[in-house]
Parts: sequence; structure tokens; C-alpha cells
Amino acid sequence: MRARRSSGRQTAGAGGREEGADRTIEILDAAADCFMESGFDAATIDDIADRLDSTKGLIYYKFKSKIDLFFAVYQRGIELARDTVQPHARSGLEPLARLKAMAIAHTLLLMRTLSYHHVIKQAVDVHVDRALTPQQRGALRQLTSLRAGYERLFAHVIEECAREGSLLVPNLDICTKTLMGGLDSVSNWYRPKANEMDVDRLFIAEAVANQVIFGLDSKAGLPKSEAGYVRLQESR
Amino acid sequence: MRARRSSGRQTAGAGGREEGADRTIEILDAAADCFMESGFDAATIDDIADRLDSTKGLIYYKFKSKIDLFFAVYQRGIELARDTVQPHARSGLEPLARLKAMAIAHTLLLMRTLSYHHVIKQAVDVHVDRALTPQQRGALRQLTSLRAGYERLFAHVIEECAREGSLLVPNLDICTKTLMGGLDSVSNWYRPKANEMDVDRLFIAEAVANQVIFGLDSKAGLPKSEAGYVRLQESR
DNA sequence: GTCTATAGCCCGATAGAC
DNA sequence: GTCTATCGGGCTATAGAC
Repeated sequence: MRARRSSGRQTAGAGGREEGADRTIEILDAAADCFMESGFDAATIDDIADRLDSTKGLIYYKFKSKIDLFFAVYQRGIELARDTVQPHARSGLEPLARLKAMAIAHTLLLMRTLSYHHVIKQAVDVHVDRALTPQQRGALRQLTSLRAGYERLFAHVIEECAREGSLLVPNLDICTKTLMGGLDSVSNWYRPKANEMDVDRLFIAEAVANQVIFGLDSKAGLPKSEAGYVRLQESR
Repeated sequence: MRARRSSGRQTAGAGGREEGADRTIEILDAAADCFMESGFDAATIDDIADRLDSTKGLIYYKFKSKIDLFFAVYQRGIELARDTVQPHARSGLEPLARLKAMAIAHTLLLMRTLSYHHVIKQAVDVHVDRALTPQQRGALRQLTSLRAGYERLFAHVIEECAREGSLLVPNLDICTKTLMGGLDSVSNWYRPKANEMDVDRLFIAEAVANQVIFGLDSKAGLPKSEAGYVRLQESR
């Protein structure tokens, strides 16, 4: 899993492909884990360095400050989600099938990258009210709008469903937030088990996605298998 | 809203009315606000004291430590919710009507006591992994089970609905957590507005409760007004 | 009961060796 | 690039006056 590669950061393109040095991703992963376990404030830079079998010198070489590191984790978390879900939003399927595929993909990713999603949750919570430099405040603003854009992926598809009549949406904003809130709540209780298979996670993701879209009402007809999701997934 | 009542903690009844001391509730309220705004770690005891126009001497006179204060807020938050929702769980209505009344009551309370619910969220999140004394660990265990009991109020009613066939519940645990996750997600975006009326909050609470139970599916018949909730509410 | 003053610790951040 | 050593600030918690 560890990269362990040369480096050649600034030394001209040099044509070669290959990840130069970027232990950066490793740092982000370690930071995400620590932020999940202890929360932003309680996690120390030493904790993160320990997890990398390194020292904080390395971390401060790559990131200006603890909060900058936090923002980098936040950004990677949202970008991962966007890159995973966006293809489903744009597939040629019917709106409702797309929404379901997005919900499942979102939930599966959440389970596979739990720590990043916990960081996103902390960032959404107010706790990042603290004193920031102007640059940091700008970065936060950009991240907030990146996140808003991600939510809009869902809102747009929900709106399409409403327009074609497949969903009843009294208030688009409330509906979108409540739907995504249900999906994200998986992070409150899901913890990966050793030897867990993809099927186990898929079972959970399908159950939750179904529930947030169709509810629990026995009078609604739950379509059991939406082939669209699987198809897209395999083609990656 | 504030209590302002005697206290007679140790000094025998003494008959006199007058607020003896219980500024305790005031401390809890101020602490909840600060914990919501800044998070447990970033909030300082001085912040909380400032909000009370007091000093930290007072707070340490009433609470042994910052984490004990946090636990006290957490406890009050769950007890408030339990006291509000339990009557609806036990009313004579049909299971599905009870569930809806509970969901609405829960969401309304969340909006009225937002800061307490943010504290509960922080407590549920892992962040309270930190080093605790044996007593504190015991207290946390008790609070965790208090919270579990509260969730079971919902689980039991959902189970009743499943048994009588009014809801389809593939997995009781996942369904309960997802349903409550949708309700609790209101705390991610709801912020009280000046001059907001009870009706405004009721609109939100009904919309969210409807969605987490019945979903958005246009083929389900949404029962629009459940008189049961209002009846119980007025009789308090 | 409430306040002031301060001890003591922890952690973010930096300087500089290698 | 990565590590060691350290400073400086801020916060919890306590001691003791009133």
C-alpha cells in the first residue's frame, strides 16, 4: 500500500510518469484517520506523524499548518465523492434510476473511505469557526462551494424526478438535505469488519438508498433490483 | 423559560423562595451553546463563563471537570428528548400514527434545543475516546445506554408497524438508524431565525418526518394531517 | 458561592542539523 | 527531504481570598 518512491518534485518534468515522492496522499490518509478517531482539535500532529512512522518535520514540510492539512483532507474527500458519483448523475438512465445509483455509489464510497467522510462531517459542523488567515478563509469558502456543488448533483436529479412525476418533492432543499442526511448517517454506526466483502457493503448501501428514496411505507412498490447501477460500476 | 427557583441545596428548606443557586441549568445552557459553536475541545471554560457574565471559579465549583460538564449537557439533552417523545410512543394511537408523532416531536425539539443536539452529535461521534477516569468511563457508559434506550423507543414502534404490516422493514436496526439519521440531519442546516413562529418549525418537522417514513415516491399515499400529534401536544 | 491569580502541561510551529 | 530540539502561547484545573 505504501508508495515509497523516489521524488523528483520540482526537478523538471523529466518525461517519466510515475508518482514522484508524493507521500502527500499517505499524509492525507493518516490525517483523515486521526481526525476521525480524535477529532480535529484532539488529534495532534505528532499522532499523525506517528501513524506514518515519521516526525512532524515531514508534515510541516508539506503543509503550512494543521488547518491547511485539514482542508486538504476535506478537499480530497469531496473530490473522491464527486468523481465517484458524477458518472451516475450523467448516465443515460431514467432520473429515478440515476438517483438510486447515485445514492448507492455515495454510500458505498462512504463505507470505503469512512475517515474522509468523518472529516467532511466535522467541516460541515460549525467547529471551523476559528480564527483563520484571509487565505485560509478563502480556501474554506472554495471548499464550501465545492461541497455545495456536490449536493447540487443530487438536487438536480431529484428535481428531474419531481418534474417527470416519479417523485413528490414539496421542497427541493429540505428533501435533498434529508435524503443525503439519511445516507450520511451510515457513518454514525458503520465500522468496517475484517474480511468484509463488497457484497456486504452493497447490501447495506442498497437498503439505505431504498429507504431514503422510497421510505418504509408498505404501500409503495419497492423496485428490487436496479440493474443500472451495477452496469456502470463494472465499466469503470 | 429560565427556572430561577430556589435550591436549598444543603441549607435545609428554610422556606424562603428565591433562587438559591441553581444556576446549574444556566451553566448547562451556556455550555451547550459554546460546545455547539466551537466544539468540545475548542470551547474554553472561560468562554462558557463569559457567556454567563461570570468566571470559571463558578463552573469548577459546580462541575469537577470540563468533560463532566460535557456529560451533564449530554445527559440533559437526551432526557429532554426522552421526556418529550415518550408520551407519543405510548399514546393509544395506531403504531404508524405514533411513529409519525414521535418523529415530529423529536424534530421540533431538536429545533428548539439545537445546541443540546449538537452536543449529542459530538458525543456520538468518536471524539470522546480520550483518556477518562474510571468514574467518567462509567458515566459515559450509562449515558450511552440512556441514548440507546431513546433510540429503542423508535425501534419498538417501527417494529410494531412492521408486525401489523403498515411498514416494510427489511432490517430493524438499519431502518431505525437511517430514519433517525434523516431526522437529525436537520441540525446540519436549520438555524433559528428571529421572529420564527411555531408554525414555521412545524412545517419543517412535518416535511422531514413524512419523508423519512414515507419517502418521496409519488406512488405512495401521503396522509396529510395526523391529528394525533397535535392532540397530544396540546394536552401537556 | 463566587472571584483572582497562578501552576503546570500540552501542543502547534519553527530553526537548523544532516 | 526528513529529523531533533525548543520556544512560546493557551488552556485546564486548583489554591486561597472574600
